[in-house]
Amino acid sequence: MEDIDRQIVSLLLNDGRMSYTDLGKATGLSTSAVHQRVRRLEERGVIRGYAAVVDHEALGLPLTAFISIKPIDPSQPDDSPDRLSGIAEIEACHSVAGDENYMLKVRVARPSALEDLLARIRSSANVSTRTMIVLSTPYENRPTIR
Amino acid sequence: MEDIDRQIVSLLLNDGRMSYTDLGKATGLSTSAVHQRVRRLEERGVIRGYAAVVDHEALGLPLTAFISIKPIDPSQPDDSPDRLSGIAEIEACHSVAGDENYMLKVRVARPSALEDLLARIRSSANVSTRTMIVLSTPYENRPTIR
DNA sequence: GGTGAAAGCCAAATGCT
DNA sequence: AGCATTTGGCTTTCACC
Repeated sequence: MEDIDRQIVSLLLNDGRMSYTDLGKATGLSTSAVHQRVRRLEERGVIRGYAAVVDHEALGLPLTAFISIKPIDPSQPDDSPDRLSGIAEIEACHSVAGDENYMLKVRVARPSALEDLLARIRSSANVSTRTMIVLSTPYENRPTIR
Repeated sequence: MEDIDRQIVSLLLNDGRMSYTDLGKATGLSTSAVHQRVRRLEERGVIRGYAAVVDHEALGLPLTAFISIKPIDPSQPDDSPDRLSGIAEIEACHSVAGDENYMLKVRVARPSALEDLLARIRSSANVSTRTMIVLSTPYENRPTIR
């Protein structure tokens, strides 16, 4: 991928609503050239979409936690992601190498909601859980591009 | 926060570039009413901004890992987030409860870049590290709103 | 791939309810 | 708080390079 595409992606990571006009000014291209490049980046799947960045505390979900899970019966086929995908509190599910199989990131309103969530996770995926409660978040979703 | 604000936030989580006109159609409000609400949500910090959602593989950073860290000398003041904030590979830093102090999420190009990154993290923050390498990501950044 | 112009559409501000 | 209106800017397309 070209350097100018990286620049466009970087700018859109910082401001997903930046106009093509401003992207053009920042990159030294014409509005239509930038537009075309962004469209291609979207078509190729480099840019998957755009999302608002929200304050989860303000939305009533102040409690974040990481939950790593491990099947209780490792001989069974592991379809945990499918089994857990219906649980709205789970923001992310990563398959990981190591002692545990998956790392989940969840957001809930209260400790009691976390307790309830853990019970649902354990029963629907037949897994044991290990939970790390997030106390504060110095930074998150920083644009990782170089 | 009102229900209609939640609806707006939810729509913008799924498409951060949605126009005020379309937000108005979706919520049953006029364009200007939606615009006003979005502006207030931004002012109150409920909406922190907007960002492109990118495919990190396509950007040349296919390797994701979670690194939990613990100070080697717990008697020293713990300013790990500050010390690590200059490291571009670190996408997120969460202070967590439990055996370790912080949970980092990092993205790199290659295993050797992870090795290099771990060395930099250990030396700049004087911490021990525990790394969970992400094998695949069934889902990530799902809109956590209800 | 890039440019520039033309069209329609949208954002942003204002004033009214 | 919401709506209608307006102006200026932006998006989008297209013909051309």
